Amino acid sequence: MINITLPDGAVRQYEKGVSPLDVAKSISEGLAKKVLAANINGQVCDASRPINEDASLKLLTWNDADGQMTFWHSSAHLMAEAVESMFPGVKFWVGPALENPKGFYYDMDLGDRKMTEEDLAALEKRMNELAKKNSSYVRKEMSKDEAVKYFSEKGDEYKLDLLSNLNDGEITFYTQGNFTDLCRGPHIPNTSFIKAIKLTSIAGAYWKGNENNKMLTRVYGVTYPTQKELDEHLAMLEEAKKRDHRKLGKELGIFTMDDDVGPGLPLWMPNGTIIIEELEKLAKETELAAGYKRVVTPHIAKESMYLTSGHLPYYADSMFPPMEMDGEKYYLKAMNCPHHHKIFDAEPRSYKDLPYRIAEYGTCYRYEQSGELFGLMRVRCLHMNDAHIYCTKEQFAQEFKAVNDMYLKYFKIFGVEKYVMRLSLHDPAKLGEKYINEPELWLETEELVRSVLIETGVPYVEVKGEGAFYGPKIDVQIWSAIGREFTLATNQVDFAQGRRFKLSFTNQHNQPEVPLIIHRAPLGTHERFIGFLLEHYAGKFPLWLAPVQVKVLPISDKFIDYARAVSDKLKKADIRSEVDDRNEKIGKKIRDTELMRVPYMLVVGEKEMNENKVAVRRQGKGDAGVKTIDEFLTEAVGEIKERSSE
RNA sequence: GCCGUUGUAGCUCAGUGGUAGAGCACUUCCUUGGUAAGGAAGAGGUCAAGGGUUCAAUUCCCUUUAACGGCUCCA
Repeated sequence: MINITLPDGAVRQYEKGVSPLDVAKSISEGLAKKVLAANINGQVCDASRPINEDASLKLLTWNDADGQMTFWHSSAHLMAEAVESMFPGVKFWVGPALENPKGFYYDMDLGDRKMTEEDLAALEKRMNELAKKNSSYVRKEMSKDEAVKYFSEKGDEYKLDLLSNLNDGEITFYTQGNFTDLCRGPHIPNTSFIKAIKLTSIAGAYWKGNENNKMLTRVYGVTYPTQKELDEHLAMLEEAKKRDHRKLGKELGIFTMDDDVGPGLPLWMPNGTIIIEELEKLAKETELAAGYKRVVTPHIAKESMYLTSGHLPYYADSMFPPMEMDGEKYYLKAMNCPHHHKIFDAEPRSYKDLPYRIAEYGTCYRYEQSGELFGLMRVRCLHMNDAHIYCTKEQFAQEFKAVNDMYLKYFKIFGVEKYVMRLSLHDPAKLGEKYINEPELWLETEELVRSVLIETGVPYVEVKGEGAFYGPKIDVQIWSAIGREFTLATNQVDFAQGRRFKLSFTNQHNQPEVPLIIHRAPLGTHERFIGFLLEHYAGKFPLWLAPVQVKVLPISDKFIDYARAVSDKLKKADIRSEVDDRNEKIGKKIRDTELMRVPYMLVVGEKEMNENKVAVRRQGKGDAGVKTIDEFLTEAVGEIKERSSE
């Protein structure tokens, strides 16, 4: 007999070789019907896997993330079976489950054949038929020789490639119905669990994610144990589309794109410009308080500067091509750093001048590949909340920490709760290629940054091969309300450019010394940050950011003059106010103003005019009662000043 | 850049081998209405651009371009 410990701490005794499914049955038949997989001693396995010694066991159902992942991975195999029946001879690469977006995909090589969107419907139908066959997922171990022989005969170079990284004892096959695949598992007991299927899209994907490799066909899908859950999932995706910053940006008059201007070059409309200006105001206040000085630099510079900085060899492809003038090549700047370094270098510096912090909302141009452009999130003209801090090694930790604190302050203002700081390190294998060839300096600065992160106690992860070419960086990963993850901001250490630009300050011993440089951009770029805010707030900007803060809605023409008087009074207090003087009924005016996400509506008619009052309505919350103009004004001014998020 | 899809009025979208339609928005008129759509009339389109097939192309074919879903890349 062996002891099985369940998550609640209960210990039950079973015969050796008992499976998690047996354990479930011994608890209740109902539970057994829901078990998708099991977690044995921390390892996710098939529910049919025999347990031969004392173990802790958690039965995994649809309510467990691991249960869902197993379900989706098994769905990928089901899809592969359907694909193989419709495209005989297809070769498969890998088919993992996905957490975000939910579901799974399978990469495959269809040879000369092509799969189209129409095939997806047929595939879904086939999958449904196959699922109903109630085929078990059967695990089989195989020796490496045997497996290599099997796939050599099949001529499957993809599976042979996978096998080359595996050893005897690690090789298992899974079969369900007519489909067999090399797979680590685990899988759900059988296909009948899969009741609702949606193949969402078809796309190309480079083999092993390398653009020099062949492009495989990738099919994405998602499955659920019930149709209801699938429908809910699809409805949620529809909801997410409504929050898409591209849709909201158009509806709210934030930005526009134009074919004649060019791809990736957003035009900021008046409403978007107000948000830009409010953000800059916030940045300027914050940076002034933190001891930064502001500078302004040109949008172009000569080639020689980018040779000095070392950017050209690394960046040339993502810079707009140079323009020639008087025998000189000029580039549009893709980053502000070199210009700022020149400002540092313009005057002799003493250690007494450090840290020297200069900031600018710098306009940069990057020739992003056409396929990478994405709304405001990836553009070719961007306005960066940039600053550079020149400091001594001794000052570094404190400066770096101060920058981190600034991030946290901003997150609080904007209500960003989900974020991770990603410590991006160099990849020793790519020194001299993607990274400046200074192995010791890399390790030294990486350790400096790591220790600051540990000291501040912010959540962070380390990732190799994501550093800037001149030093390690912290990328701030955030998630928009619709689950889109992206790098919002970056905070980088630079040990290379100081020397390249021959920057120096005179230290206490009257010796020249090269400063360390911190690059930072807590608010990222206007483009990406406003794109994020649109989705984050679903267009319902807090009062201080709202393009139109107050709309005064006269009940009829007779009250337009009063409405204008109210609006003028608000404007004098720097409140962005407008009057809806259209010949429309109040219901229509309210509806339109609600849809434009104007935070406050002031309804004025006979009663209000006679009493010098306004009937306040808060966007999304309805009637907020009648107030005197001054009462409302005081409250609104306070809310704006606080940058309150409500 | 690569794979795939799409491009019709300001917006959302129908439609057709014989030079186009709806709803909303817009303009004018009627209406002066109290918390999410009052009524009528009108105006608005080189059907993304270029080329080809055809008596005839917005429709079929090719190229280009842009957007979208991914891959790669990135703030």
